[in-house]
Amino acid sequence: VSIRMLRHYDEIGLLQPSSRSISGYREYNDEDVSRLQHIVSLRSTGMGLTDIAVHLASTTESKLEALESQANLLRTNIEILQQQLDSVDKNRRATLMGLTLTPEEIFEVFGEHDPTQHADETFERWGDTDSYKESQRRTSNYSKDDWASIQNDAQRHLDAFKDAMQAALAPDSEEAMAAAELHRLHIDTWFYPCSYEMQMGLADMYIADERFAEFYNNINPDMAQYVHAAILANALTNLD
Amino acid sequence: VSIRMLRHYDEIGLLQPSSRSISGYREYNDEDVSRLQHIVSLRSTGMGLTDIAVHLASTTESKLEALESQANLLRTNIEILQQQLDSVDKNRRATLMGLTLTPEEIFEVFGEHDPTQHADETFERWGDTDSYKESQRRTSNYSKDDWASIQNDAQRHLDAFKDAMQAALAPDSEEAMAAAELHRLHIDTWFYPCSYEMQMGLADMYIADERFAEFYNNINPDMAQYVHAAILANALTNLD
DNA sequence: TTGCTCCTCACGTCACGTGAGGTGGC
DNA sequence: TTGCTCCTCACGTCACGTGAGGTGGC
Repeated sequence: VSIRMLRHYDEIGLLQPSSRSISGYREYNDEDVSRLQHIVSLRSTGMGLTDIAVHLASTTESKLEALESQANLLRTNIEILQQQLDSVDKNRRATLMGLTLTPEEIFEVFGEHDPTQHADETFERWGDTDSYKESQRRTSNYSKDDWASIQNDAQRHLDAFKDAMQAALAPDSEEAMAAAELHRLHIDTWFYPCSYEMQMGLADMYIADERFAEFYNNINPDMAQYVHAAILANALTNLD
Repeated sequence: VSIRMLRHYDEIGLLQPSSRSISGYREYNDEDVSRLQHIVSLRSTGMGLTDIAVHLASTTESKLEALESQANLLRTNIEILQQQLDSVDKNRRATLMGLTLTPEEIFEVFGEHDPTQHADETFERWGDTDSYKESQRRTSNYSKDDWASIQNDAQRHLDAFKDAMQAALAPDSEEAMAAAELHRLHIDTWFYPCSYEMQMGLADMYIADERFAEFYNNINPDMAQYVHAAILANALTNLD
């Protein structure tokens, strides 16, 4: 709020100070100041000065109503900025993951299950590892169709685990171990080289990290534990 | 983002489309668009176009860094708007309560214990009552000094209750009942006519509403119950 | 008395807005 | 062929910025 703005608003009659000192200085009282605040907040939305004048003249608001509409204006602006921030943040996390899809495409492919959600944390924990870098290198070239294939492929080992569980087969049954092998090949094919040792590390994380555990347990009760056991059984058999 | 803006940015060399169609149409690719987004978000902070050009030229940011600084910019703007909203909201609640103090003066007098905090709820619950209207009528004329006196006066009955409790006196002791009478006169003097019936209603609220209970219990353990009992004892004695 | 802050013109500037007249793909 | 959307000048406008020259309280 430069002094030139005040003079300009005075000139065009938008905000004329309620009084002048003997020496001609502009004197603004509380009412003037609150009108100015209203003007400034309307200006920040991009409204022109003439429109503001019309608005302030037409709407015979009480002080309380004026404050309420000001608050609503600010809330709307905050919401708009928040949406912009969400979009930029999603874009940022996608970039961090080496994804070349736009936020819209990500939504199109993954729906609500946004894979960029924990990208910051993933980068913090694994950013320095070769697996992470290799994964980023590969995924940066994947198209929308590739990601759809990946999701289809993932569904195969998830279904296999689920079928084995529902058939009441042990985690070290042939079927469960086959599902574990599908899981390993899925990672190995699409993201980074996945040895049996590496896969056992993942299995540990699936039960240690609540979010992974929840993901599996939402498919089938106790599935996280089952997947963990099946992966270990399969890995130990193959490491012999 | 009007078409004229794009032409203007092209003219001054801030954002020149990476290619033109045969017929001379401006064609913007993804990179151009993200540069435009960056420009728009910098513009919304009030930065001039030449400054933006300098910024974009000097800072040899990667795509990720650009997105990060954009996100930070948005976060800062949201915070500024949030502070403005807080200020307007406080002002609004103060107006609702009939307070003529500015947010700064409110802070000066009451410190962290902001009396406007639950003004919306209070208005919802009591806005139609005569007591509320009378209280609003009176408080709208109170100055900073008046409010300081009110706080001093409140301290008197709070101390009286606390002293009675710490002397292990019963809620129906002469001292506790005197404190209850001070409480009643405090309300009656500063806010609205407070009969014994009215005061018993308040006493009920002090134990029913957790925030009031907590307020008293933070002064002395179980003080809410004690104040409740003392007010009832005093009221029933005086109503005979 | 000496800065310092306000004042009033008044021209300059920045970021576009707005026609005026013309051209190319559906 | 008929709109429709782009194009290029180019002048207009809006919201101030920026001196130029002057005045009044500490």
